[in-house]
Amino acid sequence: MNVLIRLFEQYGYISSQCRDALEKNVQTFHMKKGELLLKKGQLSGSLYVLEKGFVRGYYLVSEKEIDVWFAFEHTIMGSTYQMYKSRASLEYIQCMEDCIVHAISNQVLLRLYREHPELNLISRRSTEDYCLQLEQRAFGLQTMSASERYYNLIKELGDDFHRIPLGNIASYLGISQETLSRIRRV
Amino acid sequence: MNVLIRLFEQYGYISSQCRDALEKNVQTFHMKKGELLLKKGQLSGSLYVLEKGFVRGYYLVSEKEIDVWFAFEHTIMGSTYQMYKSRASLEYIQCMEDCIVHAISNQVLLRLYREHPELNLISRRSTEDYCLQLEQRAFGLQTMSASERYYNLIKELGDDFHRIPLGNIASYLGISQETLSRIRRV
DNA sequence: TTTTGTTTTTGACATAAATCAAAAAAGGTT
DNA sequence: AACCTTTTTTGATTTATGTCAAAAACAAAA
Repeated sequence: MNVLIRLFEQYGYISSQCRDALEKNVQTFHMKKGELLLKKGQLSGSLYVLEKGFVRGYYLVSEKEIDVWFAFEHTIMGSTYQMYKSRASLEYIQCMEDCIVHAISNQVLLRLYREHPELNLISRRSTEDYCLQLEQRAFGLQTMSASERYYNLIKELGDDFHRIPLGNIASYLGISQETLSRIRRV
Repeated sequence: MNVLIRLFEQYGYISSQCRDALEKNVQTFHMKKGELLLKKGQLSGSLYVLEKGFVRGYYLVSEKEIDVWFAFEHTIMGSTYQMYKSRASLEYIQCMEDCIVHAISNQVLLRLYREHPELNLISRRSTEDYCLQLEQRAFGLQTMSASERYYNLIKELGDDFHRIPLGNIASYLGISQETLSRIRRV
């Protein structure tokens, strides 16, 4: 069965009609490392589920890339602003390894919310989880030193941590690459 | 009509049965400045809507209070972890002015989600909005200097900004009160 | 008005982290 | 192996911010 549906089901019951509708509308992509899943300014986007590989979400601010999240296999992800507001995306999503991605276009998803109200419950819960993650991230940035944030991220990500290039970790932690290198030296 | 229901309706249609159910279960509290709406460790909580006054959410970490959000009148708020996970609250919520608060207990709300599925849509959207706010907050903490964050907050809150004591602003921005004072001197 | 307690500011100094420039190390490619 | 590119580290220096102690300003209460 599709990874996307399996992940959705962790959040709540899905009727067989709803599952059919989802299955019919899921598209699967094979992407190469480095390719972009979504660009800033793009109007149409999707909700994605990663089956293989890992991706990052980042902003481009005056020539500089700012990494704001990473997602590994078996994760639901997307460009929140684009999805929630049906507006041009503010962020880029890039494959950091060769990836297999399942996607449901936003337009379709909005229709499915209407046709299958149970999806609202699933989406509510998954959004709630994301909120809790974001609160933790903000709290870390608000209260922890650079090295505390570094060790905290290691603990949070476990083995996946080592798949992320150091430059991207520094960006995500909001510190310079040099500082990160010095933290690691100890 | 109840402020809570009016705010909910901004996010989606509410049937009259659902409205009745909400109205029957809303409790209204009058609280004095300084009183706690919710304490860390408290198992039962509510989703709150502020009609008057303003409150803060904060954590207590090794004797120190860390402010993580402020809410002003006509805002939906609560202790996310407590609400989303039905667990003991991790945070405190305190009235910073005399307040009028409308509340729906969490237990009841979970029942209402089942009995009135349309509430899931409303809650999904309101949670989505909160996510976008959180992302902005995290981004600010990740990329901006202390003074940039300060001026950013002023812009974000407008007049309400001046209702917040400086100590709480410093805490929320993740800087020392002395640094805040020096930023303001200029 | 005086007293008391709290909030805010100031000054001196210590520490954390950024920046700039360059070297070293690691990975691919021919 | 030799070459090129990218990533990571190192050293020197600057800048931003924290800490500690005290003074000043403000607000509430007697």
